[in-house]
Amino acid sequence: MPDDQQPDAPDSSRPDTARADASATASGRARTLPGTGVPDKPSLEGLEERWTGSWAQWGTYRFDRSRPRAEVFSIDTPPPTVSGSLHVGHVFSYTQTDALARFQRMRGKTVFYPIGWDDNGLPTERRVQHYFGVRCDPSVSYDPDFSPPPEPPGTPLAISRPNFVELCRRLTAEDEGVFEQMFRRLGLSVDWSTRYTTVSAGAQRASQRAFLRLAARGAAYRQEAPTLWDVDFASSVAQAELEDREIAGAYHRLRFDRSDGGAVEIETTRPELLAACVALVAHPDDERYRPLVGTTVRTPLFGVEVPVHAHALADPEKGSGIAMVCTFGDLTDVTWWRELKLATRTIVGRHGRLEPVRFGSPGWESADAGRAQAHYDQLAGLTVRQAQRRSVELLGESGDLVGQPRPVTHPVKFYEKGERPLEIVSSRQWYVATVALRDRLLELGRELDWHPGFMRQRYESWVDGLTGDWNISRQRFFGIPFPVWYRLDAEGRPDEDTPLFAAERDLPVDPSVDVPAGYSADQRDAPGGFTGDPDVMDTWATSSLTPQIAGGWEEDPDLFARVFPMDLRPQAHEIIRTWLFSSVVRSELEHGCLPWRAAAISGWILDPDRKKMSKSKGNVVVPTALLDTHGTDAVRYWACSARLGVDTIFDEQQMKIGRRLAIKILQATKFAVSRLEQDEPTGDGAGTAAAGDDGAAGPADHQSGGDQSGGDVRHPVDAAMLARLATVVTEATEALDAFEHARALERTEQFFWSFCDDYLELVKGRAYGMSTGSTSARTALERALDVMLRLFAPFLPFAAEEAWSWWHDGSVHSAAWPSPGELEPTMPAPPETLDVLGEVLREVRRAKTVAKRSMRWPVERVEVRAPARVLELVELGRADLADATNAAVIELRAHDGELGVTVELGDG
RNA sequence: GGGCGCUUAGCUCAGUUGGUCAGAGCAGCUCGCUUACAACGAGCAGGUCGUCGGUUCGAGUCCGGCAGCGCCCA
Repeated sequence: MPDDQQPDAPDSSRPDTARADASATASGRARTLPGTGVPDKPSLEGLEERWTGSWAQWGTYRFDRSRPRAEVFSIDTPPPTVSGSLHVGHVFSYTQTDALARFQRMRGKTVFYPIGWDDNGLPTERRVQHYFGVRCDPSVSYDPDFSPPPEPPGTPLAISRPNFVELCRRLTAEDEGVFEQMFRRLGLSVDWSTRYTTVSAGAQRASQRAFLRLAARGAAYRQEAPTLWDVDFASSVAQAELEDREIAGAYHRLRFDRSDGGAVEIETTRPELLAACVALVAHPDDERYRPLVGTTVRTPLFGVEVPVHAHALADPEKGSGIAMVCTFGDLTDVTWWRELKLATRTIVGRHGRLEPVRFGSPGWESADAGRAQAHYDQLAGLTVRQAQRRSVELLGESGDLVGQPRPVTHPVKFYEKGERPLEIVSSRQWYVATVALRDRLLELGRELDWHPGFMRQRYESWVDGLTGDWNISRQRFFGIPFPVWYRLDAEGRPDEDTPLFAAERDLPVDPSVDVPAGYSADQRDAPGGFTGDPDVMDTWATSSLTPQIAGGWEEDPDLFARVFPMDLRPQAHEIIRTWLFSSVVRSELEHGCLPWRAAAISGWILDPDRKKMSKSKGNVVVPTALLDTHGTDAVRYWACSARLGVDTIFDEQQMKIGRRLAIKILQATKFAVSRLEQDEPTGDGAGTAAAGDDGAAGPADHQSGGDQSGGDVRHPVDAAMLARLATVVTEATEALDAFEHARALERTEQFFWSFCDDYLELVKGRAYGMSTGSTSARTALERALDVMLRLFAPFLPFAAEEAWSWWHDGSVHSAAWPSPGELEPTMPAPPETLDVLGEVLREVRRAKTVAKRSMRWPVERVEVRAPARVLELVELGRADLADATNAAVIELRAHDGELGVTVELGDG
């Protein structure tokens, strides 16, 4: 976002925590081997600082907006909720995405990889309240000189909405700094010059513009309706924000009088809502109650006449089989109320207390209004809980409570961030039409390329289960306001039905500050004047537009055309019903298409008890300590080892393995590159044994891919190794194309270890020497490492970059992704050669280990028995084998059967 | 209640279209300072692939039932 743009400078302010090596040069580089760029003692310490700085300086990850759409890979990065806890789950999923981004970049795409911060919404408000000890009171007027108390006071300080929003912005700015530092340290290759926040002016314009367009088409509308309501937050919440929790309650059996003089008993867990009862319902097939349907009964305590209806949703098995419908006890009540066109008698207010009502007035008719009022007056003003207790007492006294309450545990709807069961109140909210889109949304869900594929089920079951349109209004303070005002009539009553909308060119607007066209500021809240819409948008109403916000929708059409629809939406699975779903809705409504081609759904990090890590559970692992202990590459290795969509148990052991791998990469490269130097033209005649060996295998720039295929590889063992590596390149490429980063890493790693354990040991002797075979070995080593570093680069960017820098200019992350073509052998060499040689090598090692000898211990004689076809392969590496095992004689004996090896150790 | 996923060595996990697929790493045990690597390396041992049944010449691999765990939805 232009308005958030910041200079992208290398972070030089951070103290260098790298080892204080007395020999370190001014640039922070350690002492190197003579005549080479290879450090004497390669180390992971300090790599993060060094390379993070260089990448920023070089602009390695900058998006090139001059490239056409076909050469762009665009990512709809999840903006983390900055006021939430920063934990190892972030590291996990963001690293997986980064690996894909780096792969695409190396494949030649320019990667649009923006970063955003979600500072909208309740989490921020809540954190500000706790952090500063304040609460927002819209009736307080703005204090320009306000500063928060140094210590949070015991009772929260009421402050104005603008002051509150200022504090929100101040705190989120701090939080964003913490996230940015961590993400940079993690080596995320995001383009730090394209960052946005969900409360920025750009995001506000996008949200308000999108809203205005929906409203103009009627796809967004305002309606008075029963609304899920959190009494503590005093705000409505959406279906997507619900969760069921099992809580303890009790069935209360209540007696209703029938008009024929008899009685009917119902069971309810919410006797406090009796005054809000508007009907009874039984299942149409339920013989017990069929005679009652169509008649009326009279409520206990209040003597209100209510009808008895039949409805399929009534469960004959539940309680007495006939239910009391209240406005509103739960979502089923809403359904009954709507479908059976029942009366409305709401009693629960927005703060969760029973509101006063007047029995005998219209809508509250009673057979005995005085008695009803006397009862109700004992409930009015009480909380729902208190009212329940009192109601039970009253029902007991009147004799309408049958038996004792029967304890049950039942699922109750909660706001996912809330602490008390939701109430349903009638209120006026803005809605986005989603239900009418259901079929199209399902179609889009099938169009999207899901990784893993089964995650689509979550989307489908959510879309299938939509019960109503999407409520996007929230009665909160820190969020994006609706660009809407209402006219006030002569009595000061708002005209809710014909809102005044802002013009797109004026966005963003804040209706509590800005004035609608044709009005002046002094008409605010005055009769005949106007009033601003007091609500803000649901956080998802903004987050659902991240592709549009980051892509410069309507503000930078050139950019937008190059990045939208995006290539990838990475995200976690629990927000499929919110973020993914709402993004699809918005894109469909605005653009008529999916917002991205593919979705990569990451799993969760579980603690050792297989519980999801979350702040509330107190089992969160903070990533900074992990990065300190193991290093970034090690932590990234752990993250990249897990497949998409798979919940993974947090395991620090994996990081140790990753660290070992990173060190090994440095060590192996050090060996290869320092051998390489022997081929440098030094004028000592070293190259005489290798005619035409003029050092062409020296520093080479692979920006345009390998162009030196097989130049000096003339030894079959070397050629076989490169042939095997070519298949690894193919596999890794296919895996990454299919978003299978873990497989790509695993294949590469597996090859690398066998390369180190077997190949390196086999050719070590040759690599040290000065012969044609030596040049071949050194060339093959160089070429293999050159390819492997590029294969590792997406996963272990720091170690790969460090090792790469020893004999390349430029970043490995700008280098071309390897292709099997650049490893095309110049001579035929069966790839199985290495497997066979490795097998023999292991047999000799085993013999030495069993004899408790060192690996250098001399061997008198090795006898290899195998079919002739296999022996041919052994023959290819016979000299290397002798060298690596320190064997005097290697005999090959043809033999039909398994490979057999006999080892006779020397005397030492 | 409907759906999805998982169940492979003590632990964490690989095992693409059924045919050396019974694997890796860690932990354990035994060795070894070898000029890339001792914050390392080499080697050993470890599982009737949850369970029952089916398809097949052949099943961790496909199908069905069951059990346990986790999640999504109602």
